[in-house]
Amino acid sequence: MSHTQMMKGIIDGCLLAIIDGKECYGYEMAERLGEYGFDAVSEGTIYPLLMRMQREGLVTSVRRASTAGPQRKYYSLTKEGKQALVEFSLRWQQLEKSVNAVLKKEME
Amino acid sequence: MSHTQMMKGIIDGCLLAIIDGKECYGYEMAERLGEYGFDAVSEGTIYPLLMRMQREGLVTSVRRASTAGPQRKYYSLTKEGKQALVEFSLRWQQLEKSVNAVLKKEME
DNA sequence: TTTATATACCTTGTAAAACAAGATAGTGAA
DNA sequence: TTCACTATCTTGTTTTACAAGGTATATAAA
Repeated sequence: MSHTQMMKGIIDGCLLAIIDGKECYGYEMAERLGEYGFDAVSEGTIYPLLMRMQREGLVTSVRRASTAGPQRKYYSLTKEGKQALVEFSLRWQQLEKSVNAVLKKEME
Repeated sequence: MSHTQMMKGIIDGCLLAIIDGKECYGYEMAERLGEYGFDAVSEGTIYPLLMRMQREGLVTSVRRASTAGPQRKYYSLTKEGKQALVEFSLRWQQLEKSVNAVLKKEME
């Protein structure tokens, strides 16, 4: 029952949500997740995930120069990505409901 | 982004909660999870999980006869199991808060 | 110049978990 | 005897998060 197991299938949906708000690059997404209260999410998690989602057609990317370091790879949602975000949100709400029902009913 | 990935690290905590309420056997736990709104959880998931938790000292088990089939293996929480349940509950609340923050902030 | 720091991306290998699919067995009813 | 329900367990597969490392750019201090 480690912390990282509970993140599986969650991080990708959260990244979609972050990208949906405004185009974003990987390094920044890691920081944003931290601000939202997640434990530091490794770049070894984020980059492969973004590449997978691009392969699946959920996001597109553009490289742009930065004033403070190497080029950034900005991601945006495709129509399929937006749809995937909606589905993630629904699945999350369902999970939330079920887990809270178990915890509430069974813990006293 | 499959459904099953999102269950990782969640099911074990829910089983602890179910066992905490009242001693219970694997086959019944699968049904109970269904009642709480989870998609059918495979027995190939539950039994190895219970064995692992017993190996880790979170639960103990007793075999008892059933009037309607083969013997049942009833599980109860140990002190460590109760502690693990509390920790799971806290981790879940933290995750819930973070994910909802991302979805709320980023989805319009 | 050299060094350090922050930025930014990517790769490899590992561990953990859920599940499909099947095996095994007891019970009771048609 | 055949079927359905109950009940446990095993094997092999797939997916995922991460640790640990590598590469490279920009800025500023030493």
